[in-house]
Amino acid sequence: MGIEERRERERSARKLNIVRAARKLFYEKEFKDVTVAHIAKKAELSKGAVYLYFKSKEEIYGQILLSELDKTYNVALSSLRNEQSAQKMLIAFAEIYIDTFLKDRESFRKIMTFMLQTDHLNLSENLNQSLIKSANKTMDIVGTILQRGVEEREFPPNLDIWQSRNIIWGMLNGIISLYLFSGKEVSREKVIKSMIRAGLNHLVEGTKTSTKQKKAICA
Amino acid sequence: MGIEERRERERSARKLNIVRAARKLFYEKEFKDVTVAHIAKKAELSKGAVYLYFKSKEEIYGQILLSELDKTYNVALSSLRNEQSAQKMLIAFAEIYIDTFLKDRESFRKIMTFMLQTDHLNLSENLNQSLIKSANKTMDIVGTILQRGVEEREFPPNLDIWQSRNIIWGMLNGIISLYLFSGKEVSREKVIKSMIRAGLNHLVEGTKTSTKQKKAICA
DNA sequence: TGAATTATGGTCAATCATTGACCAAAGGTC
DNA sequence: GACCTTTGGTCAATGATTGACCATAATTCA
Repeated sequence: MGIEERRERERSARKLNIVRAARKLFYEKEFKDVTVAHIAKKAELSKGAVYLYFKSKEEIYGQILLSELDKTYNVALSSLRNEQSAQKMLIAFAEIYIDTFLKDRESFRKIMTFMLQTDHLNLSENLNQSLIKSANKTMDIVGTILQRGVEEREFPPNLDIWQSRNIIWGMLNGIISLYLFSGKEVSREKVIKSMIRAGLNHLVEGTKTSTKQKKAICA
Repeated sequence: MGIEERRERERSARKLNIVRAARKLFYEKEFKDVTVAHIAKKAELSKGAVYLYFKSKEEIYGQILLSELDKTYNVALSSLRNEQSAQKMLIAFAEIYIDTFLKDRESFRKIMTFMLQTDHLNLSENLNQSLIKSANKTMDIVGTILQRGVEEREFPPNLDIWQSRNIIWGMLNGIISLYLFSGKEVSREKVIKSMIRAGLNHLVEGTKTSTKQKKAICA
């Protein structure tokens, strides 16, 4: 049924158009300073039409965050494609992840702000769950790399993958938070990447030394 | 008013979509074998929607012819841009005109068929007039070139421009009709162009010789 | 500090746009 | 010539959208 398909395409296009318009405004101003009337105007629709596609202002915002998170995940996935050591993969992942936010600092700000106040946004349970799930997907890439390291006997078999993943994740986002919005722009990339590279190397060496020390004690 | 502008753009886009769908079908089949239901289906609209934008099936067809004629005119206009002799301009015009239809033979067929039965199509007076006018515009390029030839003293000052224009126009279309749909495709372009070039040269020389003979008789 | 005013998220009756069943007429078949 | 099929064109019903309106929150002012 071409007519029904065309209508569906039009609905999708209209929804995407609203999201694009809203995204621009949310990136220019704070959430509370953006009005639904303004979003509607930019999308060349009425307010009623915006509410046809979205339950609330928060739903629009959440949808934007969701697509940011999904995009970040899809980009970071490429770090799994090269056959190389787990340590090198971790560094490759981190660099791709950092690049994503160097290109779009506002995206990082929004995502991190959301993480800090998931209970404040008044999103539907469904959307909230999707956001958490999407964020976790990217985090899980780190876990996948660590698991490979253990399987290739590069990391100790008793490595606590869940804990290590979270430590790496925290360090990554913590360092990016420290330097993404401050310091000299010309050296920002270098500072962040070298610091994270050093931190990852230290962490990896630490897991190996821990195993050697345990073996030494047993001898 | 963004909303009204968006609605206008959507109406234009929908109309263009109908014309595109119809054009494909009219180029595959005869006018009478194409149904409005089929056009609607190809455009992914209902029949009622098609009649929202067009008064009748003939109106759609006429609109398509109009855009073909306008396109032909715009392409042919470029022959007026080069500063050269009127004779060379005529040949340049002819070659551009021929190329248009070598690329799209069906366009030529449709336009010529229309010329042969303007009274059969049952178009609105308005659309009919637009079609005639558009066809005449292209023809008038020939007249413009001839006028320049007279002004540059390349052609005799007493040249009947209207008559000469029609002679050239008739010869052009007559020769194209003869060879566009028959003969070997590989030599088609060469045959048509060389024949028209020869015909134009003969006609031009004929206008010059006519003036010389008149002068000789007066002496 | 409370009243008045303004701004805005969200709603819904009115309006606009589209659909496809229906009809009349033309063409085809037996 | 009666009957059937096809199709151009129509329009009541339905889907999509609009923007005035309302309730509530935030802001301003005396």
